[in-house]
Amino acid sequence: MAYITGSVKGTQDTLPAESFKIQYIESAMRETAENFGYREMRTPVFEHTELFQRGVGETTDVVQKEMYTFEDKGGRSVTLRPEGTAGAVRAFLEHGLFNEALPEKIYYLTSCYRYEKPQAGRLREFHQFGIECFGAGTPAADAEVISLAHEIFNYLGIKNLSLEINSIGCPECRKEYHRALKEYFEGYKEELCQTCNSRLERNPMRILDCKSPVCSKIAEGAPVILDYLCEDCRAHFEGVKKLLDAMEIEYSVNSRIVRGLDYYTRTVFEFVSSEIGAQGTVCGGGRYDGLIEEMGGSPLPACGFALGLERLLLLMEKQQSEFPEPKKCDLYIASMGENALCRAAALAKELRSEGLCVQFDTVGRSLKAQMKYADKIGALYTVALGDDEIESGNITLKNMNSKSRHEMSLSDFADNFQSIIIKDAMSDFESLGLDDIDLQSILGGAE
RNA sequence: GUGGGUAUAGCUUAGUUGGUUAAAGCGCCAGUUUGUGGCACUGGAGACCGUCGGUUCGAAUCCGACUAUCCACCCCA
Repeated sequence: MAYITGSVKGTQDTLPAESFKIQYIESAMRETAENFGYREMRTPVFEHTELFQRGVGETTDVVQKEMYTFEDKGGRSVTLRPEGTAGAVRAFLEHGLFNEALPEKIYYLTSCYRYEKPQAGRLREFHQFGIECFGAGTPAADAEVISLAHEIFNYLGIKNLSLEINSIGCPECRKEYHRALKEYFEGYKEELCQTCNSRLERNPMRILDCKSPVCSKIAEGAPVILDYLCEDCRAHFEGVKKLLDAMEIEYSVNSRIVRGLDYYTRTVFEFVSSEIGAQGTVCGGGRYDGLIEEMGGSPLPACGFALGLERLLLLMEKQQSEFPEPKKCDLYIASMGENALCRAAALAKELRSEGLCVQFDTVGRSLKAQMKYADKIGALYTVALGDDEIESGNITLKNMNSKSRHEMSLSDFADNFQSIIIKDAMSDFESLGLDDIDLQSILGGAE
């Protein structure tokens, strides 16, 4: 490691050999979201710090200890976004999108930043795909949002993901519940772990989520939020479940699901995997009916989710999912000599304009080395170009997989490469023993 | 922020109770008679053994600190 520095802690490079996987995941998300009528929104990586303080919630861990906050040269306090919703809401309000036909359905695919200690499935720079549905307050919106996530996992062929849902009610019924919870846990104050004791004051609902065997045992007997929901919240939750049933989306109600961001109301849900370590929540979301008003807009219901790309990729690799092979080199032109190189460059230019991937030597290697390179990059076809070919006007096209070679004139080749490879793919030259096939007839037949 | 594991070429690792020029496989580059890849063979480049300090005649090896990384807690996607 004599290099001046490595990457920053908690960051990751996506190398060329791997990038096609994440591209595939992203395209699955874009395509699915667009089928649901969502459109992309892009917002800046950094925002005024107070946006997140207000939006995410002053008391949350994310805001209190995980934000990348700094002062810019103009003395503004800015923060790298720790999540996507706050910025989306800001842009929604700032550009008056509430005046457009509602619901406004947007998605984003962006990097997020949290100063945390890295571990499996957790990075300081990570990427989220998220959707927000602004202006829809019925259970149908919650169910649609959930089914969109469900559809993405389906598209990607992901197995063993469990959907867990809960309702944490509106601020009204939650108040009642908090009181009951506190009362219950006060009775076990001596036995609860240290962190849970501190949670007792700050956010008693978090105790339900504690992994310590003692606490979780105690939590088993705790009051359940669902018993405290007001009439409206209860009806809403029932509505969501009914719709999920109708769409045949499997779920389990888990009254311990509590989300760590302050803005959630009513429906909350997570898609959880047990295959990628402790950070098993691949996707989390819910309803946040109070957020838009909190940020200064008129009251407007909304819901959405965020999905962690790195966690999803981790899971897919664990499950040995198939990723479509990235496009390989269609043709490699091996050249010898200056004249041939010029000819190769011109030919490559011409064929590339037809949408083909064409490469030639740019490091001055021997013919043999060029062939070796063509093999390594997985070129489908190669053609050698030297003084002989230029003089005679004839070249030999080689299929790298079948090893079959076909002679033809350079001009026919340049004009018809696409049809030649289509023809070649359709009829198996090898098995037909047609190594000396008359290419002119193929060219004619391919027109 | 708190624990625990790990740190040797681009990658995966070996390195005997401390003992000279730190080893292998893969990968990379080049050759094996001059213009055709995969196989085989030959050769080559590439490591201040994470960093700094200590013990010692002598440290990749023992000790300490730091850093990085992995895993877990907290919390979240």
